[in-house]
Amino acid sequence: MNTPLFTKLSGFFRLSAELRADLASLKREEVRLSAGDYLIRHGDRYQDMYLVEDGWMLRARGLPGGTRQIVNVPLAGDFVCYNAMMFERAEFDLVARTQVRLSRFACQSFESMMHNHPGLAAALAWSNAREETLLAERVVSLGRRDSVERLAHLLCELHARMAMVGPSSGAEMIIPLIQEDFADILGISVIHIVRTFKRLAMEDAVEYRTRRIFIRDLEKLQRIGGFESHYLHFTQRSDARWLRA
Amino acid sequence: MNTPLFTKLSGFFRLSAELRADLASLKREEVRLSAGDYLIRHGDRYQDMYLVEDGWMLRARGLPGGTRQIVNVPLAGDFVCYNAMMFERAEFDLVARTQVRLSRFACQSFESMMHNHPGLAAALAWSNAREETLLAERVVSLGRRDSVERLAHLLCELHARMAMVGPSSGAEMIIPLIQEDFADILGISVIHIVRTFKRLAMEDAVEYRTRRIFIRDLEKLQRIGGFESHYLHFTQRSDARWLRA
DNA sequence: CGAGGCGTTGACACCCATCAACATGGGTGG
DNA sequence: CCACCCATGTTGATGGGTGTCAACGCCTCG
Repeated sequence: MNTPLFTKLSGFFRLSAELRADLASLKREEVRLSAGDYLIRHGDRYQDMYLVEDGWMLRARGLPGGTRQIVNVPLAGDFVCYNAMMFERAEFDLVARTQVRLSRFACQSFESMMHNHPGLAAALAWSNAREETLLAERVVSLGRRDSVERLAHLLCELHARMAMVGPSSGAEMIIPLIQEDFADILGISVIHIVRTFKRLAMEDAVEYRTRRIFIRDLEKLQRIGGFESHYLHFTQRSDARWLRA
Repeated sequence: MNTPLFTKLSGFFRLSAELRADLASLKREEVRLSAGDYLIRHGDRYQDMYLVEDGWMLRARGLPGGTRQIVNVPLAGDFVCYNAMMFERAEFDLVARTQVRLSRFACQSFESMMHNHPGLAAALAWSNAREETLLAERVVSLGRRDSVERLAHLLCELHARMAMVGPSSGAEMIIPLIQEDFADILGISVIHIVRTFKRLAMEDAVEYRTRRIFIRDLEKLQRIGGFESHYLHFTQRSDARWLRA
C-alpha cells in the first residue's frame, strides 16, 4: 500500500518498515467527513489523533467580528490533532473542505507512543517539525510580503505539497479552495483576491478558474513569491553516523 | 538545579527525573553569545541543537529589499535548532538579542534520541508542539488583527511566557527588544510602532520606555488583543489511563 | 564633546478594506 | 426542460490604516 504519507516520507525518512507496522497495529477506524463538517472545534476537548488519507481540510480560527484566519491546510498524508497527545483542548477549528477520509488512532501519550510505536512517534515528530517550518514561512508572508507575493508564494507551496503526495496533473492544479478561503489564508479581503489573481494573470504567471488553477510560468511565480523550494525539499541529514546508534 | 526549562515544564509534564538524567548525560558544552551574534544563518548546515539557558534570541529571515521578519523569540527554557535532528539546513537566522547562555547537545537523529534519551525526546516533542501553537497564534494576529490588537496580543504572550520561566517583576517587564524588533515581529513599520504604543498608552493599558514596558491594565490589554491565556496554560491531559502503558 | 543608536513627529501616498451592486453558473425542484 | 435560487465571482467608488520620507530630539558611550 502506498499511501500519501509514505509517498511523502520516502526519500528523507527511514523506519518506514517500522512505521508501516505501527500503523497497521494501531489503526483503528476510518472516519469520513463531508465538505463543511467539523472534525473538532476551538475549545473542544481533544480525543484522538488522525491521519488524513484523502481530501482537503482547513485549520482555522473564527474571530469576534465574523472574520476568520486559516492557519494551515492539511492535505492527504498530514496528521491532524497531533496535539491531542500533549494538550487538553483544541486551539483551532478543523473543518473538511471536501469529502475527507481519515484514519483515527487511539490517542496515547507521546511517551507511550515512543515506547510502543517508535516509527510512528518519529514520523509524528518529523511531521510536526515540518509543519512548524511551514507556519514560519507563512508568518514571513503575512508580515512582509504584499498580496501578490503572498498569493504567489502560497500557490508555489500548494503546488509543491500536492506534488509530494500525488501525481502531478501538469500545469493544472485542482484546488477545492474558493476565493474566500484564499482570503482567509492570506489575511486579505475576499474582494482583493480578485484583483490579486488578475495581477498574476496579467503577468502570465497563473490563471484562476473556480476550483482550477493553471500554472502558466512556475519559475516566474516562484520569483514573484520569493519561494525557495528547498524549505519543503527537506533532505535527509547526510551524516548518518548517529542513526540507530 | 531549577533551570527555566524545568520551571516551565513542571506542572504539565512528566518524566522530569528522566529528563534531568538525560540532560546531565548529554550536556556537552556551554556556549556564550554577545548581543548581535549569530548562532546560525539561513542556509547554513545544521550542526547541533541548543537549549537557551539565559537571554533573549530572535529567529528571523532577511528578505530582498532589506526588510526582516521575526518569526519567534526564543527565551530561556526554549530549545533552538531542534530541526537539526530532522533537516539539513537552517531555514532562518538565529541571532542573540542580549548576552545569551546556551547548552549545546550533540545532534543525534530523533530515532536514536528516542531510544537513548526518551525524556529529552518527549520534552522536545512537547516544546515543538507548543511552538507550533504559538506560531499559529501569530499567524492569526498577522492575518486578521490590526496593529494595536497585534501589539497587545504580543505583549500578553511575552508577559505570560516570561512569568513561566522566571519570577514576575510585577507590572514592569524588562524587555530587551527595541521598536525595530517589535515592528519586525508584528509585520508593521518601525514608525508605526510609535503610534501603536501611543494608542495603547492613551487607553491606559501599557506604557513604553526603552527596554521597559509597564503593564497598567493587563485585563484591558488581553481584551484588546483577544488574548486567551489558556493557549499557553497548557494543562496536562487529564485522562492518564494511557500514560506509560 | 562628538557620534551613533534609538525614539518621535508631521506630511503625504498607497495598499487594501468596505460597501453596494451586478454577473455567472451549477444544482434543485417543478 | 425550464425557472429559480443560492453560492461564487466581479466591478467600481470611497475611505482608512499603514508605509514612506525627512527632519529632529534624546540618551549613551567612547
